[in-house]
Amino acid sequence: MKDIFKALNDDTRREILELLKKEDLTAGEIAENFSISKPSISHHLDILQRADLISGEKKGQFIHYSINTTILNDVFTWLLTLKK
Amino acid sequence: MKDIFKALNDDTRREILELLKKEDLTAGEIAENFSISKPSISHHLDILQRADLISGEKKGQFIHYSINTTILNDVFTWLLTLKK
DNA sequence: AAGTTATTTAGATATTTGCCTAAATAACTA
DNA sequence: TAGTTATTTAGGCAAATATCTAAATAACTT
Repeated sequence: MKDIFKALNDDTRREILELLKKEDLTAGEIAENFSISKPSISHHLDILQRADLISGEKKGQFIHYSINTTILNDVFTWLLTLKK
Repeated sequence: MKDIFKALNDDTRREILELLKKEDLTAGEIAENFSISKPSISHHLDILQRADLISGEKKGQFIHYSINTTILNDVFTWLLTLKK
């Protein structure tokens, strides 16, 4: 839960999730959408992956990333407990 | 949205929300539940309040805090868009 | 008015975070 | 095998964050 909230607490990472919602993308394609360096994007992808919000699969020299919405259920559940 | 995720990205603040879910509490009562200083708790309460996740009402020398779950709908909505 | 209690504000410090450039790794291509 | 492309890892720096103690504010009590 800690990792998920950490991952979600960043504009760039939330945007990455929105991009991956539409379609799977490679690390490079994701980076093209931002004005920050590729290593920085790589770092954000790592944080999202640690939180299990995305997963990457290596295909040749590319890594294809896709969103994993299942883990969001944990967030929903936690938030719902607050709503009593 | 930014402020909400920031507010939720901290163990202490999430615990404060869980405490306030059960009942309204004063700043001092909230602080009793943690081993960190009162000024630190006061700071966390400020962040939660800025995110509109809680609200405080002064009653004499006490400030009674209560949770505001309405704002959580924004989070739900955002998370749902990710689920397609 | 003086003292006590509840809470916040201010200022300092250590840790974490996000970004960068440079270097490393891995896979493709000629 | 040498060169190119895709991506990550490493190292460093500045800004943000969480914490603390001390001081300030506000309300109650005697």
